Amino acid sequence: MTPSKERLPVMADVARLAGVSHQTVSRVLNEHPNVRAETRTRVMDAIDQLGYRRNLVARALVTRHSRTLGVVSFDTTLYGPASTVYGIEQAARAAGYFISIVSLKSIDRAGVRDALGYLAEQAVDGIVVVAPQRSAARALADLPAGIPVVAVECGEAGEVSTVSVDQIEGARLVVEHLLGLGHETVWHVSGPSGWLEAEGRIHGWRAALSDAGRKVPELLSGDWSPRSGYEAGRRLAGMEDVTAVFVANDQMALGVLRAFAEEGVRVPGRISVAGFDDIPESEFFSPPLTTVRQDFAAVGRRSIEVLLRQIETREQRVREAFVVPPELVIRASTSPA
Amino acid sequence: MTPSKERLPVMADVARLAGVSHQTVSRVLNEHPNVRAETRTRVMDAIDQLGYRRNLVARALVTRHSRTLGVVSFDTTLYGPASTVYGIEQAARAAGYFISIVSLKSIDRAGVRDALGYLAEQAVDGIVVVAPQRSAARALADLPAGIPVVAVECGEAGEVSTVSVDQIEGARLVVEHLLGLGHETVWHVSGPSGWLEAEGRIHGWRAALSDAGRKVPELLSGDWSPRSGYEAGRRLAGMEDVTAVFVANDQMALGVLRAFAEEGVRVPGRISVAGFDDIPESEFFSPPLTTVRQDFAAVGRRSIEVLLRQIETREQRVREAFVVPPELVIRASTSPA
DNA sequence: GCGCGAAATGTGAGCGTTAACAACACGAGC
DNA sequence: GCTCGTGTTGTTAACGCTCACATTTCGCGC
Repeated sequence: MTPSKERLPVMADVARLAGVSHQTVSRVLNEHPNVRAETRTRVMDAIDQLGYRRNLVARALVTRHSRTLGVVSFDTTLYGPASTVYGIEQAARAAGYFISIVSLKSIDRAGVRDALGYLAEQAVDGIVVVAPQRSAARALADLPAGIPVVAVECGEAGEVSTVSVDQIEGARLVVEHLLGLGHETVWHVSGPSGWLEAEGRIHGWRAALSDAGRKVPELLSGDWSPRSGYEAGRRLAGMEDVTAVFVANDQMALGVLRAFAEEGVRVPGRISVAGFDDIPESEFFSPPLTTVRQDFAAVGRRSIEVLLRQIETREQRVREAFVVPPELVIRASTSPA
Repeated sequence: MTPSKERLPVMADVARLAGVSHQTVSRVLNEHPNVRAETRTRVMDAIDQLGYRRNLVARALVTRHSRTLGVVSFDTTLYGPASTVYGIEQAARAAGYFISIVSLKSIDRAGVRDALGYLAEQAVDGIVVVAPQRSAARALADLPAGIPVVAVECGEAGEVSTVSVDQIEGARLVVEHLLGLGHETVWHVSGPSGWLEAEGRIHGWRAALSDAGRKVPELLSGDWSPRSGYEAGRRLAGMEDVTAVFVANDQMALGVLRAFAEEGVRVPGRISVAGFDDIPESEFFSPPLTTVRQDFAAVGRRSIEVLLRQIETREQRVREAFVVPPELVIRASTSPA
């Protein structure tokens, strides 16, 4: 269409072709009401003819809004972060915002600070930090000035608004389900220390057991990976009195199931197993896994909602704390004691 | 540090405080060699003192480079796309570029065109399209002018450079492995039609069987989901002469395994099963899954490499086609006939 | 026909940065 | 002393857009 050698057409080119001023072109593009219908179509025709696209960079410079939000995340290969980021992206785009992503390999204070710094230079209108680690939460201490921030899955993150799934409640649901089935107590394979989600689930597990007056067994812990679940499973298989295990995520639960299968431990016959996350695979594990579903789309929507409110009202650093409720999904891996 | 009420400091503020011109500040920031050491430190001090951050929007306007790359992707919740995007993001950041993501719910021509349009307005320096569907590949016909594009997993995508994993070769590896174990032929549960990866794998499967002079059994097909694999598995379990199945991805393979378990079909005793993708879970399926590993990080690196070369040489629309080799991972789900 | 308010359009400035060029200081070489 | 080149710094003009305001056009009542 346009000869690709020359520079791209700008508003002035459109204006010239349509026989109007650049300002009128701007008005057409921004759907300003006071433009004659005939003028509008003339401008639109010129735009089509030239293949003109407006330059949002120039616009951002003058309006001081880039309509871009920054997202800082950690390993978006994992199901949880990936789903959360996806939810955020969908919600942002629905609201007319772009997403600029920085995903960190490891979450240390310096990494988060740098990421926030980059995004600040990019002049994003706001930032969502998805960083479920304690170290990241701490890194939110030194925020770039003047940019609204919302933290997702960040627990008690200092001075910023937060949105998160109620981990404690999720864990409690699982434990109560298992106790309700008549199990004496429930063992737990937790996530790695330093992760707020891991800690929340441990906390909920402990609380639910204590509330029911049951003894709290020794804690096993993994690193979210199936392998670490497998290792925990080997240990649990060797123990006499284990009848129910709550595993902190579905991937580790898979490892536990694998270990039990190898050791000839029937699930749920001898040991009931429950997970957390409800990844798409869980329903087809052997046996299908009882687990806790987190509504990542809702988390994404809420974060954007909170962030946009902060941006639009220009009230920075309002501390809101949204909690999204989890949901227990009961399948075949849990049964009466 | 900075009073958050007033507007953020700009270069001129730094210049005034340091007693130099704004241009000198710019030179310091851009590491221009001809600046006296003492001047440099004075400027740096002023920058620290004011908490100044440069505004990349203004810079992009004048340099006409935003150092931002656009990524168009489809459902980044799936392991494949998520890993690819992650690889792209890492590679881009290592090269000093930002990533602006648009992830589409469904890939139709209009969706892709709009996404490309948005990114063009954003003035990204280049675009990576991760869109393994035929419809998306076709949508690449109407590209915005003047922006280098590279297509990932897009098969024969018209006029743009492509980077992809060799699906045909991957399928061939699996089939040859199974034939090598003495199986008479290999059944296939494919991905949904319209997906280039699905088609590549079907093609490789057919070719490998034909080359070996074996009969090509009826094709079963699914939609990548564990459930569709489960349904295919039910059908396969009822057939007499099936001894080996190549499933087009690991998630569906999980469904197949589940169906076989329910039907009492021993794996690999009666039927050998192989997948594709090597998701982190596969190693812990029951039994651990033989599958094909795709090096997504390499795909990401290569795409960025190709794209940056196009950007830097300003040669648009050079057709390079990079193919990343897949790797067979043999586990316990396949055994001699 | 005239005046007036509202609608439609145009004009100029400025957003914060870099590029291009001008200007200046300084020491070497004649 | 003067020229010249080199290194360092300053000045001015873009980049492509929107904002605030100025100006023109139009419809309508008297």
